[in-house]
Amino acid sequence: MEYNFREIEQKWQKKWVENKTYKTTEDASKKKFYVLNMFPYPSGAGLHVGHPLGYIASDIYARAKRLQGYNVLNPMGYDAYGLPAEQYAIQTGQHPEVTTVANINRYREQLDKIGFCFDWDREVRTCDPAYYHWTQWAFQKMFASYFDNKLQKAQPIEQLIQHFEKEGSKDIDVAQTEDLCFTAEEWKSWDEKKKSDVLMNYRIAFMGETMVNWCAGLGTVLANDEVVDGVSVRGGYPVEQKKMRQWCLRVSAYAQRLLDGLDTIQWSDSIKETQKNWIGRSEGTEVEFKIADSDESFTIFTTRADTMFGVTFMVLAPESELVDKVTTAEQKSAVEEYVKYVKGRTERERMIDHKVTGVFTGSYAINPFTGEKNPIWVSEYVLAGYGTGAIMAVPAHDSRDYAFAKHFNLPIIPLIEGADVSEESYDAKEGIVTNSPRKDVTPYIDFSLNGMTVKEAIAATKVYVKEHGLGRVKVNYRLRDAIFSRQRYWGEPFPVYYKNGVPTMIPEECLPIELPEVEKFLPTETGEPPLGNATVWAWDEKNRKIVENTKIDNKTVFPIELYTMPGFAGSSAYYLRYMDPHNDKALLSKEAAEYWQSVDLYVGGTEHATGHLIYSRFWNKFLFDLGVSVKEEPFQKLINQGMIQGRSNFVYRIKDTNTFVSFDKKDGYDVTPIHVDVNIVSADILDVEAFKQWRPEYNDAQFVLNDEGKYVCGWAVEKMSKSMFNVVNPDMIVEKFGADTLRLYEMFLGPVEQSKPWDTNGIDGCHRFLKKLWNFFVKDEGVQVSDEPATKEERKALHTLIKKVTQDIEQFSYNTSVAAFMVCLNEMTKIGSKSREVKETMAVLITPFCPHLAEELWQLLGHNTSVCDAKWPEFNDDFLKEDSVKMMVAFNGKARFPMEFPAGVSAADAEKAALANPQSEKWMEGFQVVKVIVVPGKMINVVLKK
RNA sequence: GCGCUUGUGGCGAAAUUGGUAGACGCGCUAGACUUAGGAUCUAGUACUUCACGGUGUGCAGGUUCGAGUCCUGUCAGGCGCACCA
Repeated sequence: MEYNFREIEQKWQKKWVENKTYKTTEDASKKKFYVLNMFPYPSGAGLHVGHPLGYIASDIYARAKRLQGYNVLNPMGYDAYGLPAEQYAIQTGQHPEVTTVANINRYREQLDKIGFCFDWDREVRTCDPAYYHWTQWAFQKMFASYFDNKLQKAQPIEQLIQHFEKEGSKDIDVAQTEDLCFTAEEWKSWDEKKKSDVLMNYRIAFMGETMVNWCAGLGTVLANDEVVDGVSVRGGYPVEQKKMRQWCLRVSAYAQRLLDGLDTIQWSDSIKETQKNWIGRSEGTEVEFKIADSDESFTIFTTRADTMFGVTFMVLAPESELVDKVTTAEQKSAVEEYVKYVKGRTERERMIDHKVTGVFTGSYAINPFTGEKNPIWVSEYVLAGYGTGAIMAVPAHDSRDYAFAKHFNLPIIPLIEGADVSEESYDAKEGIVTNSPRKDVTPYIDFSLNGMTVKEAIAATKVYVKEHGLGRVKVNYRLRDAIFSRQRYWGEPFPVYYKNGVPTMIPEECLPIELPEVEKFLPTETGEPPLGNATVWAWDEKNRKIVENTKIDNKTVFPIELYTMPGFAGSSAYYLRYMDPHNDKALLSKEAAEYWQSVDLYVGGTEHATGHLIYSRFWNKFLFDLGVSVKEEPFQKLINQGMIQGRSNFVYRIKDTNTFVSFDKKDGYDVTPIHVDVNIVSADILDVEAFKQWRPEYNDAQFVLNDEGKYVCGWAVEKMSKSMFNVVNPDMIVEKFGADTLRLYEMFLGPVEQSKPWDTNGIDGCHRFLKKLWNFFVKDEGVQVSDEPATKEERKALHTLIKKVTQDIEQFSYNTSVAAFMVCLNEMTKIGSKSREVKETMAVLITPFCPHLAEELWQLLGHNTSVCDAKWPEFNDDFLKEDSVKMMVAFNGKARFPMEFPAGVSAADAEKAALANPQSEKWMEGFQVVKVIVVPGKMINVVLKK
């Protein structure tokens, strides 16, 4: 019997569906294990061979855990909302839902061919109302919450309202957009609109007037992680800063918890570091500076409180509200002109060239330590969005201040012993402080930092600032609130209507609010978002339902929000929904949450490090505060699979001809390299006839072949993409070699976490291995098996394999597992093993990797249950013990020859025997033995001296 | 500039965590069986040397009886952050 993988794979895929082999239920008698892949966005291009890499790795893990007796949850779904479907809709008029569903079906078809153990009964789609019901619900909960800084926890907004009614904004320590001050009387005197505006300052989901990344090309705002180098990640359109009213999530409130949580989870250092950078915690001091000849003052933030005595000027961000207050009449026009200039510069321009620009405001600030008057400048190098938007400049110890001081000829005062600041600033936070204070400026101050290290000086200054009421210790974060609305159609609608300008939540019982139909997916003629095209999009408050826009009277029928939610809304809590996907009463039941807890193993790419993986951690922490999620961190262990790059092939056309020259003959010709479809190239040899058929313009192509009469192509590693013609489709590989070979080969390619180019050429080795494995089990007449127990030799090979594979699966080191299988099979074939013990064990061990083949073999061995329900073999160390032990005899660390000893030989005996060995004499000639080191089972090292 | 990470044959990569470097696969070489081979099997394959041997894990040092592995410095590639005070 031949290894007929097509038949075997089809047969078992069908059986798995019929028998619901992978259906998962909450089973309290078993320990749970939750494996999850980042769900895909179903793009129109379908899956390429790189996509399943992570799915295969996690599938292997999931299957192994199941064999080890765990109740494994391994679900799959689709991140179905997204820009490409909408862009496509705009171009073609095709409803995004239609294309999305078509893409999903194609994905499913491709996934099914690879033999995953997904429980498809639990599939979720973010665009399904039954799913986004709970996205809308979570948003409403965030709207109804504020963040208590003391408790570090979300609280119902009613509590805060009660506080306002009693004491106004006094004594609150909460996450807020700005520091508002009002009394209880003031609060009570305000109308609904004003109260609503004030509460927005505190809500976790709030509407705020903020600087947003406006992308005119896409007609929408974007989150920070959707913008790279001043252009949009999707489409690469320029992005500008614009002030707009938008829905936001107060992610920044959770900054400290997001940071602390990183210590409790098993993620790679690099991704933790990326998140730490993104959160950007910096501990510093806020110091208040009074403005000379004025009652006004302003606060600056600094991490270098030790440099208070070296301040020679102050700088405000051009966008700062202080600029107007501070500017004197004489400087007014100059400042205005400068602010105008800065506004005209795009984010991208500011990012690329760090020009030294700025203007003097005419005012001075008084250094609270020295009483010195320092000029206040305005410059674009100070950012409005970080700290207080104002800084104290210490040119001697900050390179940016230094550049500014040099440019505008401002004084530079060094504060660290031995620091030479004639050419550049001394930024390092080390050294001994001097000039603090300078006796010529402040002869009487009772405070000195001189002689301290920088670190001591920072600490001392903090104490001084606090005691003298000059400021306070402050922690700043770079992490900004997430802008949560998009001016797009294809996204979750907000369950919000506007009651006389006040954003009001549609009652929870009326959710979900379904995405309305529109004629056109573009913004309306009046510039409103696409939902403005919907004709049935108004909220009837009395009848609690959506009605036609024409009925809007702003008494009982009100307009509904036209914005939709961004892509990350639906992906931020989907892992919870898998635990209880059909629940229509809640996001998930208490029981499901208690049973499944959180994702034990999460597999996905690093590209989500600052997007999805921050948002979902935030979202989960919020739900944890509500008591919905039972674990503070959603993903306990994270594995980042590498990217599979494409290996492109090139043909070389001689310029101005239709003649193509082989790679090894191309020197001497003036050629243009042209990408050629890798699917008509095999081992870099072009299929010339297929090439002629590939495109009409190549029908009559001529070729300069090499000496062997072949056309050799050039190659390069590039991103796998359609335009490079280097996309390798998994379906084709499955068709040619089978899913089990594909699975095995993807793992064999190298460590899961490493990026590597796809190379179909190596796949033969894995395919051969499976054929050999098949032949080992099945000879012409049928399965060869004897019920005699395995021999000592067989057990040794077998248990070496069990040990290796069991370890490797925990460590995601699948490439070495495959190698171990190959070695073991060779051994067994050599022995000619027929033992049932050997064959059954090997069938179970290969199950996670090649489930179809394993099922078939299991059946051939006479079982009528699925191999998925078999038991993972127990490793027994006794079988690995040897009668004799081999040790290398080394001289001065250099190994020379092996020696065999009886097992358990003593170090002294081994040493004696080694020295007495005739072979040793040659190496010891002319030397003296200094000492002998015996490493049991490994090495006997003889240290020699002349 | 700061942070993380990776450097091992012609290629993808291993190395029990400090103990025979290059497992396993691809490729290549030779042979066998074949009408044929892009099928299968067998043997070989880091470099160098006729050989004994010598040299080899980006580079330069160090610790150690012994270093791919640990330490210091340095170079190169990849990723992240970046006028963050």
